[in-house]
Amino acid sequence: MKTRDKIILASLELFNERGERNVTTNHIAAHLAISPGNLYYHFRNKSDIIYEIFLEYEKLVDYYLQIPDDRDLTMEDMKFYLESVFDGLWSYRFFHRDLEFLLDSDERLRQDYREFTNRCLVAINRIFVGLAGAGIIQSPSDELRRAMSLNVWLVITNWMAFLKTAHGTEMDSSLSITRMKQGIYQVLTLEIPYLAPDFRDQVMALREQYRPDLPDTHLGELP
Amino acid sequence: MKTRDKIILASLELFNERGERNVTTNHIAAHLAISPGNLYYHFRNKSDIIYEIFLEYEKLVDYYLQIPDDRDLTMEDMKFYLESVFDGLWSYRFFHRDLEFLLDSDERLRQDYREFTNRCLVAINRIFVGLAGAGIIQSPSDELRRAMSLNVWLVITNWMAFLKTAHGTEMDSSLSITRMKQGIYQVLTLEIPYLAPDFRDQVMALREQYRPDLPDTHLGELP
DNA sequence: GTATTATTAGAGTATATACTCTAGCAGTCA
DNA sequence: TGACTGCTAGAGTATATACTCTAATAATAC
Repeated sequence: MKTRDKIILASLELFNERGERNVTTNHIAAHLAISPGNLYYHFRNKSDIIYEIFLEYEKLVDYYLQIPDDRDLTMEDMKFYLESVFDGLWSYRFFHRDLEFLLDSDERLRQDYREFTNRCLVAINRIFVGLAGAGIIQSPSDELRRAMSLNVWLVITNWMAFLKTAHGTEMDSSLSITRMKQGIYQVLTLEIPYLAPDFRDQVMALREQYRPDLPDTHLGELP
Repeated sequence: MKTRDKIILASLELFNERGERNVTTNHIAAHLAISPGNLYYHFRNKSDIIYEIFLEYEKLVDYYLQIPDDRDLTMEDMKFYLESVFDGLWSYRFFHRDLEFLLDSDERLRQDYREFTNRCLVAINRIFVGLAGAGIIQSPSDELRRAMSLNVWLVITNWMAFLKTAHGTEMDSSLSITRMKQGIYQVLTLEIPYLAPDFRDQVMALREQYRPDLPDTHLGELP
């Protein structure tokens, strides 16, 4: 593998593991057993590495979020989109953690990320349109669909942070791809009231697959 | 005002303005025209300052989120809770920005924040119970109510980050308390399907007050 | 083989950052 | 007045971090 690619890969690994803020270029070089000079031969600076990683992330999500407009969507489609999105978020989980700082430090990334967000929102909207077309959900008004899509986006992009902050120090157990996918449970919760009667049971069954297994440590003492 | 309080206040200001990561203890001291030594006389380290700020934040939110259990809730209550929560988020907006790092750096804060989150989730749950009791929303199952409350929390705590990242470089215009409160629009969107017919119009009218004024730059090209 | 280019090592640097240390000052209390 | 305590200044430090520079080595072209 080319050194350049190794740098990107190692950086992603370290960033995900320890957070971008805690990973220096020297760490990355040391981890790969190469010299700092070598690293800086391939990348002008740390931001450039991050930007390259973002491009990969973007490509991945854009690839998975191609919504067909020549046909309606199926339950399988919906499941695929949800799984893919959470897979992507998992693989590049460092990214949303320090998002604001990253965007502040790199104007190019800021622009690209903004457009990326918009494309994602459009895709979510299209998914709702496709699901409505298939009779899986009732067709909401344009305005409601937009607000709903935005809520889906907010839930998805905040799920990771919630897991990391709301659960105990037992980081190991709480941070797994399985835990991550329980975000799907939350997203499907948003859809419940809009489900068409014919599909309600199916969607609820799908949702059930992602129900958190834990004895819900939080919310112990409810009224 | 005591120096100690001045330090807390100035820190909060600077943190909100530039982000915790971009504000050093030396900056804070310089901003107050005091010496670093003076600052460190009052606080052992930077984390201690942040922790003190958190305690204030916590106190504020806990104060506003006291949910009466001897009566049902009114529309005014709901509006009050929403406004208060977003006010709090605005006043301490630096906090959620670097949350994960802050919790990683301070075990005490990690613990406290986890309990804080749980209290907030319990409060949101109680609000839903109160609203259902008043006949404003239909009473959902325990399980659904919990999942809904969590979604409300996710939307609320991610709204700021969304504003900051999804909008253009025109930070000034996009980041205002007004903008912030448009998050209420998103939260009320979550409630729509559960509204009791008698209150539907009222809640929708309230929601309308927070509708984003802008020509929705994002989501321009929808199907 | 030789010239040229791409890659790498590794020492080094400028700056920043969190924090320390000593000494002086100011208010208070006897 | 004098001692004591709390507060403050400001120089200073150890460490980290992003990044540079030069020289050497490997790969490739001719």
